[in-house]
Amino acid sequence: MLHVAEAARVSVATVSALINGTATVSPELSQRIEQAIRDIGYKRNAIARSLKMGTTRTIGLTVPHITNPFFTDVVSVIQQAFDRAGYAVMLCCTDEDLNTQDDQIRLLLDRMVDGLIVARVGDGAILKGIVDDANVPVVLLDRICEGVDTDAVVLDNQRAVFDAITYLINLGHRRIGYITGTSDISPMHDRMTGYSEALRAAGLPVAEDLVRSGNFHEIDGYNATMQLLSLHNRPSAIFSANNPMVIGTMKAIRDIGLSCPEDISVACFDDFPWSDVFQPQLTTVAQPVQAIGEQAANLLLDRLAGNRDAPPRKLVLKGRLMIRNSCRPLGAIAQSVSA
Amino acid sequence: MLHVAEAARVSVATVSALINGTATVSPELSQRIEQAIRDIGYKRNAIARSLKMGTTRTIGLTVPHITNPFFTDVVSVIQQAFDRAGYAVMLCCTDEDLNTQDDQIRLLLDRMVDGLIVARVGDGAILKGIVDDANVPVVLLDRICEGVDTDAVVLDNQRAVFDAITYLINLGHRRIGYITGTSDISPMHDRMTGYSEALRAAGLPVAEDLVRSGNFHEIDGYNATMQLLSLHNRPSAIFSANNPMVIGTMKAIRDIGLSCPEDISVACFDDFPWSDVFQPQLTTVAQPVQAIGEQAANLLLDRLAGNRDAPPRKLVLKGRLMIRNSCRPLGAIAQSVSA
DNA sequence: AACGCTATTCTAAACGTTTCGATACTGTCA
DNA sequence: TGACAGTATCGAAACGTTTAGAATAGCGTT
Repeated sequence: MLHVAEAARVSVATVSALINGTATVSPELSQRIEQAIRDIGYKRNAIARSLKMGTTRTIGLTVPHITNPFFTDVVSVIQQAFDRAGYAVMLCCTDEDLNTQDDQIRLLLDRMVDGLIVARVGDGAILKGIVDDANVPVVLLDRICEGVDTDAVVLDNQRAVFDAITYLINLGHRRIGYITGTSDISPMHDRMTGYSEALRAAGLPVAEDLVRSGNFHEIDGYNATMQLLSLHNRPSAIFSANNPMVIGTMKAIRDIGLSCPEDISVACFDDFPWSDVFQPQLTTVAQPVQAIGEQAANLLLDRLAGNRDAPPRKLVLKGRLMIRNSCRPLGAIAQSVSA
Repeated sequence: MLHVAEAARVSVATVSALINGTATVSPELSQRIEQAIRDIGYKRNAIARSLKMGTTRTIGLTVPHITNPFFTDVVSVIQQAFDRAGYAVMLCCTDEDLNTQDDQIRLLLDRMVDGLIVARVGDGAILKGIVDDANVPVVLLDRICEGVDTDAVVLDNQRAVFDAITYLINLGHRRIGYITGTSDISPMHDRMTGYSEALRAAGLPVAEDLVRSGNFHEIDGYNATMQLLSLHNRPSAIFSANNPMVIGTMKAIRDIGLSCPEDISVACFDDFPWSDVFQPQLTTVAQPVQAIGEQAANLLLDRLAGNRDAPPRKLVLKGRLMIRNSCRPLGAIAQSVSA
C-alpha cells in the first residue's frame, strides 16, 4: 500500500480510504490511485488487516472424521454457506481424539478465528475451559456438551432411534442387537436411550449381551457384529448407531456366511446417497444434513453479525426413518425357513 | 505479551526470546516470565507473528467437491499430514466452477497461505496467472494443467481406463457405453483416451453415440445412462469415468427396469469402501488415495521446508482394477437369454 | 585498577494495515 | 472582508509480534 501511495503521490491513509470507501476521495486522486493499484498489481494484505481490525473473516470447523458421509455432507454445506458470506473455513479432523481436538482448537484460536463450529469429542470439560477463555462465538454441532452453554444444533437422537427400533419390533423382532459408539458423547447416549425406551415401551427386556460398543470405525462394527452373531441365541436384527460401522456389520454378516435380510435384518443411523440402489437397500435414519449445516452456519453468522448477547439457542431437528428392504418381517423369515 | 513483560518486569524482547528459544534467558527471569504467562493466561497471537514473519503456517486446499468420496479421502489424508507438521488447512470447494475457484484462490493468497494444493477446475490460464504472481509453492492434485509448471501428483488415468475397458472387451463386450465428465480437465481427457485406445487396440470402432458427458453429479450420470439405454442398439456395458455419476447410472438402470449385471454390466472409476458388500459389487478402478494425499502433502511440505528451486516434480501413480461382480461375461448372458 | 570478553537484557524499528485528529482548501454568508 | 462550515487530504499512532544492534553487568586477566 505504501508503494501505491507513493506512485499515486498520496498518503496511505487516502489509499485506504478509497479501497474501503470509508471517506470520500476526489475523482482525480481516485483515478491516480486506481491506476497505481493496477500498475503495481497491489493486493491488500489480509493478515495486516486482521491484526489491526481484530477480525480474520475466518472460522474454524472441527469434526471427528471427514470420511464419515454425515460429516462430509455437513462440512460441505457449512463450507458453502461461509464461502457465500465471504468467510474462509479452517478445517480440522480430530479423529475422535481428545488431545488432538484440544490442540486443534487452540491452534484455531491462536490464529484468531472469528468463530468456531465444533462437533466435539470426549467430555466437555476442557472444551468448556477453552470456549470460556476464548472470546469467540461457538456453535456445537451434532453433539452437545453438558455445562457448555452455547448455540447448538443437534438431532432428536432419542426419538429417531426409538422410531427405528419400534419399527423393528413391529416387524416381529424381539432380540435386536445394538451397536453403539463410545458413550461419552451425547448422540450415542441419547440413541442408546431411544433403544432401551423402545424396548421398554414394547414390554421387552434390555438384554446386555445384545449391546456392543466400538470406536466409530468400520472395523469396530465388524468386530461387534461378529460377537453378536456368535451369540448362543443370536439377534434377528441389528441396529448400528453409526454409519461407517454398518459397513463392518455387513462384512461380518457376509464373512460368517449369512445374508441380509434373509437371515438377519439390519438398520442403521445416517443415510447413504446410494442406499436405494444397491442390495440390500439399507433401512436408515436419515439426518437432515442440509438443514443441520445451514442452521449451524446461520447461528454462527448471526453471532458474527454482532448478535453476541442473545441467550444460547439450541436447535433440535428431526430424523427421518427411510424404510427399505434390509429388514424383514419375522413371520416371513419363519415361513421361508419352515418351507 | 506486553502485559506479560510488565508483570515479569522485563522487556518484551526477553519474553519473545524465552518463548521462541532464540536467545538464552537467565533461569531467574525465565521463571518470572513463565509465572506471568500462567497468571495472565497469555497466548501468542499468531496473526501478529505471521505479519512480522511473513509466514502463516497455513496452507490452502481447493477441491471441486468434498462429497465425492475420492476427494473426501484425499482431503482427509492431506489434513492429517499437515496437522502433524503443525500447519492449519483452509479448505475450499469450488463446485467445479471456474469463477468460484478463482475467487477462492485469491482469498487464500490474500490471507498469506504458505502454500496451495489445488485440484483445479477448468482451463489453467487464470490459475497460471495467479500462481505465477503469488510467490507460494503450488501442488496440483489429480488434475494437471498445461503450461502451469509446478509440482503435481496424478494418476495414470489413461492406462487405468485402458485396463478396465480391455477387461470388459475380454469378457466379450463390444458396445461399451462411456460416461465422462467435462473434458476440459486432464483426467477426463486421459481417461477418454484410455477408452478409445482400448477399443482401437481390440480392433473395435469408437462409436460416438456410446459416449456421453455430464457435469460430475449423480443426476448427470442418470441422464447420460437414460440416453444410452434408450439407444436403438444399446450397449451391453457402461463405464462411468467418475464415481458420483455411477450412482446415477445404477438408478437409471433400476428405473428403466433392467438389472445389473444380468442385463447390463457396469464399471466405474474410483472405489467405494462398501463396494464389496452391497450388490451388485461394483467393479472399479481404485485410486491409491492414501498415497496420493501423502505424496501431495510431502511435495508441498518439502517446498515449505525451503527446497524452493528444485525443478517441478510430477508424480504419476497407478490405479488398480478391482474386479467384482458387476460385469458379466457376454457369453453367459447370451446363454441365459437363449435358455 | 583498567581492560576485554561473554552472557544477558533492553531499545527501537520494522511488518502492512486502519483510523483519529489535525490541517488545508473552497465557497458562503453576514 | 472575515468568520464559518464543509470537504478533502494527511500525519502519526496503534494492532502484537520479531530481531538487529546497543547497552549493561559480571568476571577473569594482566
